Amino acid sequence: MPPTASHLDHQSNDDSFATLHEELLWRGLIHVSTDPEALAQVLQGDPITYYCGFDPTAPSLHLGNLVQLLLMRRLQLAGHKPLALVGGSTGLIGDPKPTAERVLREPEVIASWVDQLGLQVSRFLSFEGSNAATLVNNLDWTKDLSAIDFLRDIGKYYRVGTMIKKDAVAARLSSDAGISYTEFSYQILQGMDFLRLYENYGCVLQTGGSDQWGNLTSGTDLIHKALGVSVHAAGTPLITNSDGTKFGKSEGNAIWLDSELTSPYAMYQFWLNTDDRDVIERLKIFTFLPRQEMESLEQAVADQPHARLAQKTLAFDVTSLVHGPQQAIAVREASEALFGKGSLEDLNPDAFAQALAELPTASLSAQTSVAEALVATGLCQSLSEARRAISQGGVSLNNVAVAEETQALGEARPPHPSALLLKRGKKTFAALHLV
RNA sequence: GGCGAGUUACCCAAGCGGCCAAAGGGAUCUGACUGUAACUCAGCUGGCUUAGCCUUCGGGGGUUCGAAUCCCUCACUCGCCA
Repeated sequence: MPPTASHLDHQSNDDSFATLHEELLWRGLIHVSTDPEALAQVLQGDPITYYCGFDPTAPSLHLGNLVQLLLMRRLQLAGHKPLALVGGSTGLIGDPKPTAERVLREPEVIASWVDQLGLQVSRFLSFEGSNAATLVNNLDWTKDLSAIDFLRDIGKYYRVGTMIKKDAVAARLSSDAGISYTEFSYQILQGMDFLRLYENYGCVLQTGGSDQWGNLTSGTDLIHKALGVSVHAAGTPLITNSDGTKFGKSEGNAIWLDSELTSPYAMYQFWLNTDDRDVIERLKIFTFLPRQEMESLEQAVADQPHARLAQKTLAFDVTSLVHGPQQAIAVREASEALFGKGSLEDLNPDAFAQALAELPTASLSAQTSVAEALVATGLCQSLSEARRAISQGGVSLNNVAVAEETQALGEARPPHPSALLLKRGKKTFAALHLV
């Protein structure tokens, strides 16, 4: 992971907006809020403390979480104080997914994920200055709580009628999957988090995805009932792709912030392939570019769509944000080398080697068949799939189409002493080293 | 607690004793076109030592020459009644 402090320094909100709230609306970061006018006023006033939670459902955060992190960062840049919560307890329960009950993970696994998410979250917020971020874990105020105390002190504020009307619960109740009492209770736990953070830190705002709206309002409602105080909640919009596919997935896999799970190269490619129709919206949410620059990029998309200036800017900026500028430069150059028009022989050997270094790699003998190499590099799941890909004409070695699935790697002449470029389709690559 | 319905490949969904590795649709993937696009068209999509063989239709057991299909049982889901 690259150092954080330096790239946080370059971030700022756009002072061409009269208020932060206005900028957030323009960027499309606020889809719903408890009381828009009151929220705008609070954000404009003295620094407040706000929070956003991240549940450990995986060993890494993904792009959906990045939206939340960036909203948090923008609020922090405006002087407000962030509480980044990792869900050590809520992660043990699991919030209701619309389709199916979650599989419970071992507590030790959750605990290790909590640690990892905490590290990731920390990279996007500043932990210095008067409004330094604080990392909190909801397990701290739930692990010693007894079921009886929970039911008496918190449960009494919750009406079942209200609880079953929440979208997440209602969807599950009307589905084949049904819902367990465990997941049904999730909203109470999250509501309690907000209450504790209000009591202990004076936290008056919770942000999150609008799919979490029911859970966000669970907290504001609880605080209102228990203490008679009005606090705020704001939900970011669900990000959708114009072509109808799910945002944040590539070939069905989530784009993770951890470079072990999603390589910087894969992340750069993901953003580079953003649809023209979506790219400006993405820039607004995922970059700190000012409005003026955004407008000129919008013009560039309209005038010269094939140049994809907006996509390139987006890909570089977000990769840089997540993996650091050096990585971003490296993967940008690799991308340009691999997708360049010229033949591989014309490529600068250093540039070629650099590019290959960004790709999935396998070291194989010269006798290995191309089909086996496809499997070894992960380009294909099975030999059958590899053979299919070859017979469909979708595989090439050093940009020469492979006709025979049994062809050995040694038959290709490498432009570089010991490395080969294996392609599946037009844009899925791997590097092969002959041993 | 009682009764009824259901559990099929990535998703939805047919099939109800052999012609089923399993219709159809969606989605992914590949090819043509292109901007590493979109749209459109075409093809592929369980695995393997690939003219063949192996494993799959919630789990286990059984009937049968033969089961996704019939029987028993367990698990889970939904609905109605209490």
